[in-house]
Amino acid sequence: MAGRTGRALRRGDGRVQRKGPGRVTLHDVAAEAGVSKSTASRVLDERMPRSDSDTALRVRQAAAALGYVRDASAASLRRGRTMTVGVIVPRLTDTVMAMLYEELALAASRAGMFVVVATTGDTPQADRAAAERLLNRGVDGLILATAREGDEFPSMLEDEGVKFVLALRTDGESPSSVADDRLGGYLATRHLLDLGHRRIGLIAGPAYASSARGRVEGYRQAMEEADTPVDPDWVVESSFGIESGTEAAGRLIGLHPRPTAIFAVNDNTAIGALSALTRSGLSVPGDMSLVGYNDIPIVSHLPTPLTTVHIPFDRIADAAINLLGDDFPEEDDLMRVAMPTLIPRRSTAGP
Amino acid sequence: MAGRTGRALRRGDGRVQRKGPGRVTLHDVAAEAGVSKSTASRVLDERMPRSDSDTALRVRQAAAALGYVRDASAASLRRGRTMTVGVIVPRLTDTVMAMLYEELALAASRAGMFVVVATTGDTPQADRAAAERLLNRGVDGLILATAREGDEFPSMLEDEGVKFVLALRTDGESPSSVADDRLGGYLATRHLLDLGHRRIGLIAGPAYASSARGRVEGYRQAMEEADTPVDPDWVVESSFGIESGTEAAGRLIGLHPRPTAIFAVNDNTAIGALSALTRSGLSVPGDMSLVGYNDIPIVSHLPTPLTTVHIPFDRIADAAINLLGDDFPEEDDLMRVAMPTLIPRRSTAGP
DNA sequence: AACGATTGTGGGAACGTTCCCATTTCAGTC
DNA sequence: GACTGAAATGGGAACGTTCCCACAATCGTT
Repeated sequence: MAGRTGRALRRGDGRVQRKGPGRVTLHDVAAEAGVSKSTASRVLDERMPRSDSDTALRVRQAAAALGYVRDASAASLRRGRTMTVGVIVPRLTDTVMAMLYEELALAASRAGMFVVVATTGDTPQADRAAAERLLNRGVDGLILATAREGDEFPSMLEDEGVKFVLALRTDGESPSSVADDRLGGYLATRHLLDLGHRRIGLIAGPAYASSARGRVEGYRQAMEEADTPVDPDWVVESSFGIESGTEAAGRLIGLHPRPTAIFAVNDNTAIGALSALTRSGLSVPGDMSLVGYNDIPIVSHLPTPLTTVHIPFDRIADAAINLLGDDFPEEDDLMRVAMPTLIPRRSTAGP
Repeated sequence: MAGRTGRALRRGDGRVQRKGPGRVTLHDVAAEAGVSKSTASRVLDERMPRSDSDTALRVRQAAAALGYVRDASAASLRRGRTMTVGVIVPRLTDTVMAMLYEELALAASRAGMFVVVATTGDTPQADRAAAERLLNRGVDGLILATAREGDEFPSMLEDEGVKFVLALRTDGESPSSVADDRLGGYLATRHLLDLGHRRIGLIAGPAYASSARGRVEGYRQAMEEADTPVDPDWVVESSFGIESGTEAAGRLIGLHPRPTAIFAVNDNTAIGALSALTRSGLSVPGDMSLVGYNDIPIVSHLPTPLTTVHIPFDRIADAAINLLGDDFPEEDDLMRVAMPTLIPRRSTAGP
């Protein structure tokens, strides 16, 4: 049997064609190992417990010798699943989303899966089109970081029988992997309160995102605990973008009396706020303390490193992938919540 | 024939199964339209010129009515190509790479393709593993933004018969889509010279990247044209990271006489430099002018908006996709070069 | 009217895998 | 050594497409 050293067309340098007629197929491996393709297929099936029988060894060795790699399309066609997960995020140029995506890629890889991403530009209905593209491409499930309050898209997916998990933002019903935004908001606000601040402005983010709403709740809770009534003017709605932070901070700066600290819904708006403050001639933390959220890499390298709330994106990613893989989740266990941590830096001090 | 309205198991609400036994297949469409599956396949083949014949119309209508979507795995298996392109970037949390990727996704979509991304963390040999993963996944070609001077990986790919294009960075030999870094470096430096600066520091980036080297050349060319000898101390090597910019700027600040302006190889290092400057109590542009490179969104929103060089990532992405799709490129036309533009903002002024 | 050239059609064999099912092999027991 | 049940094996039919080929229909030309 050893005489028939693979009919695969090996190139002069010993390398093997990846595509086309010379491709090494399971059939070649089986022939080389002297077994049927059924057996070869079974041995090479990564989902089975790994056997160390004589045949298994021979097959694996033959596969390695010939440089066999399974044809993903053929396997997917037969299996009915692609082992691929689609990820939908507003935009990758938002570092938070890039971080989430990189961790999702890692987590998926650990679970023997693969992720592909599509962006929506945060346009309200664009997630439909993105999901469509991904689904047509054959993904087994979806991870959405684009959930909006009151949006019926998740239930539409549910109806269509599409497996999906919400990440970072939740609708309170669908399977979700999020961070404890309420706690994060609480920690940030509590930190400012502990430093002695009482007039604390809030750049609140958009109401459509549960993440933003949670942080606002945490803020209110901390303020209430400290018996500090919240002046409605202190809470300014915004988007997640830098400019929006600048604008919101401008609003807060104009108040009389002016707040002595600002908690921004994310690092982007905090950076925007920083611009507004600097342009108004206010120093951080001298004239105004500032807390961000997410701990994106840049904020620790700013002239004044930013106090912020760190989010364990790796945990969130792991949980999201697991939730997606879980075929029969417990009805009461489809919400995974990761814990945020406050990272004090130079942008906060006493008033 | 019209009586046989699809054996596809339609759900009560009129929706159609995406997977499993109830799936609408080409066979169903053919039956519904009263033609053979060969004909249906031809009509629905997006690569053919679109016909408006009677049958074509009937087939398309049947497909729409049944909610048919082609099974990507089956098509890929038979066609031998997946219409998918793999993109390899150092990291997506680098906004430059995120921008490139988003534009690549757009350009690919325009060409009827799909992109998937893998990251290397800029680890020297990690691109091998990333390429392997992508290739095993069945991508038709690769776009690499990780090229390193003197690396033999491109020629290895060439040997293996893998189609690929380098983006942003080139090795001078392989098909590449880049921006004119020399020109960009020239424009930035010339801008500073025109403002009256003579002692111009350079945060040079890593020598392994052609992009960085090109910008350095542009710098030297501009300086030479202005009859301004370059003090070797003015040129500080760095990485592309923020911290590295801080460190390099620290070096430049310590010089006697101190440069009056700094040109940083990218916006990240410019932001790092900004930190160093601010911490040293130097104002921008009062005490020191600063120019970045790439025009990532954040730099226009900094307290002092950064003068930078804008790169048309959309053009670069288009060219990369086209280059990859071009099966028989002219030997002398495998290098596409996009033009950068200087964007003057507040971070530069006379010395 | 006859001819070749062009266009459109359907049958059926691939593509490379997985998985059902029938068969063989093997270890263990009486 | 015959008998059982479990475990391992191979044959072959899928999976849903595309594409080759043979044939039919249509066209324009002489």
